[in-house]
Amino acid sequence: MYVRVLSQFAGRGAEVISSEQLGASLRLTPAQIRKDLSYFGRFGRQGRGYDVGHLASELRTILGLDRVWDAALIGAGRLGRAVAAYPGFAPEGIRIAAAFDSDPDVVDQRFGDLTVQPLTRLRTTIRARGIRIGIVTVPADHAQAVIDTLVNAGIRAILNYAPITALVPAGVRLHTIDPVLALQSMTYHIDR
Amino acid sequence: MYVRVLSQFAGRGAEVISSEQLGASLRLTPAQIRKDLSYFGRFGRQGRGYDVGHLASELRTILGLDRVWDAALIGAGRLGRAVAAYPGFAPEGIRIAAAFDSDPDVVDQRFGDLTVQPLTRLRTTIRARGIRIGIVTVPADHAQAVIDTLVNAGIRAILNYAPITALVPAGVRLHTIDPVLALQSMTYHIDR
DNA sequence: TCGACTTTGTGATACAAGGCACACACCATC
DNA sequence: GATGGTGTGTGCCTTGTATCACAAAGTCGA
Repeated sequence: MYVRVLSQFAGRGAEVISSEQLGASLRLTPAQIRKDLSYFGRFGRQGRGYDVGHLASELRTILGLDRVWDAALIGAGRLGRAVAAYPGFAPEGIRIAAAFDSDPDVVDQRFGDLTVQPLTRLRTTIRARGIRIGIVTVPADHAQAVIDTLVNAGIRAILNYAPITALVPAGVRLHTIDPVLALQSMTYHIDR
Repeated sequence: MYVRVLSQFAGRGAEVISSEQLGASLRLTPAQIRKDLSYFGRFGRQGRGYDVGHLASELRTILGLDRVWDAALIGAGRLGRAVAAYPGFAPEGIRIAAAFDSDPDVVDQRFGDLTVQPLTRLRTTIRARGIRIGIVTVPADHAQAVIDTLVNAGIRAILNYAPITALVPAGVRLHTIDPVLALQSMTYHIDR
């Protein structure tokens, strides 16, 4: 979020930004901004603020956004194709480097500039290419099994689109995208 | 999440569930489970546990999951169509009741069983139909303006797919789905 | 009917994170 | 070169939340 806001300010020609301005853009207090940044270093100049370009570049390095990350996509159905077609990944350094599906009818089909591989090839491909990110777009009833397979193959971070409370061992990161859950937890706060 | 897990257990024929079992399924401590539930009432029986069916039904009522919620979708492009085609909303009581786009070429096109309306009709339609949920699938550079329009029209909860840190006034709920941000915050924890 | 066992609901405790406030550093201007 | 103004970095305090631990309530088999 910091990097994103800094890019916006840079685009508008700003050279310096204060914790107050950053806070306003991120809905955080200035104190929170300064504390967050101070965990990683001393980037500001007192009486002036933070250099927009320098801070953005430092944060990119710290967060590992200065390289390309390969990801494996599992589930080449409707959702998988929609996710793969999303044009927002590539510019941010995320490359879908392999696609898998369990359905023999889908295997070997073209998938963007990839070919869908059978799930049996998952482990070998991931190991060989050093892939550490998995994107899960299979139906809910297969998701936990696929996630277990990914963990077993050495995947370290999983983006899960299946509407389940998936379980992963410590050391593996998991983020579940669940629009229904998001809407349902918001509706509770709307008075009926 | 609770309702989802309870449905799973009910499907397997369980009639009673303990805070320990619930905790194992949700990766929460048993104490957390009991405290969460105790905020809304006393649903358990000591020495036995919680009645699966009864608890699920109580939670559904409390959370407002026992009715259908109408939502307006703004942005009828590629992403908007993918979201609208997602088959997971309807079974959970979320109905996309109107679709809008600013592009005159897209307006009046069929959109599932809806017709795309111009953005100028947003306020009137939302007011007339009492819609309080908005789903934003427009490009990042228009998202904040669309969100402002929604808020102004009386929308109370917004599901935003645009990769921005959107700002909404207090009292309006906002949830941003941002796969890139999710992946980037996970990659930080992967040692390079 | 009894008694060992199970599991809840909740007061007390521990912990993590956010915000406040100020010393200190730096800038700009005269 | 001094001086007023601005904004950072950080110690300390407050707040919110998770966990612990146990009395009370209820279960179930003999």
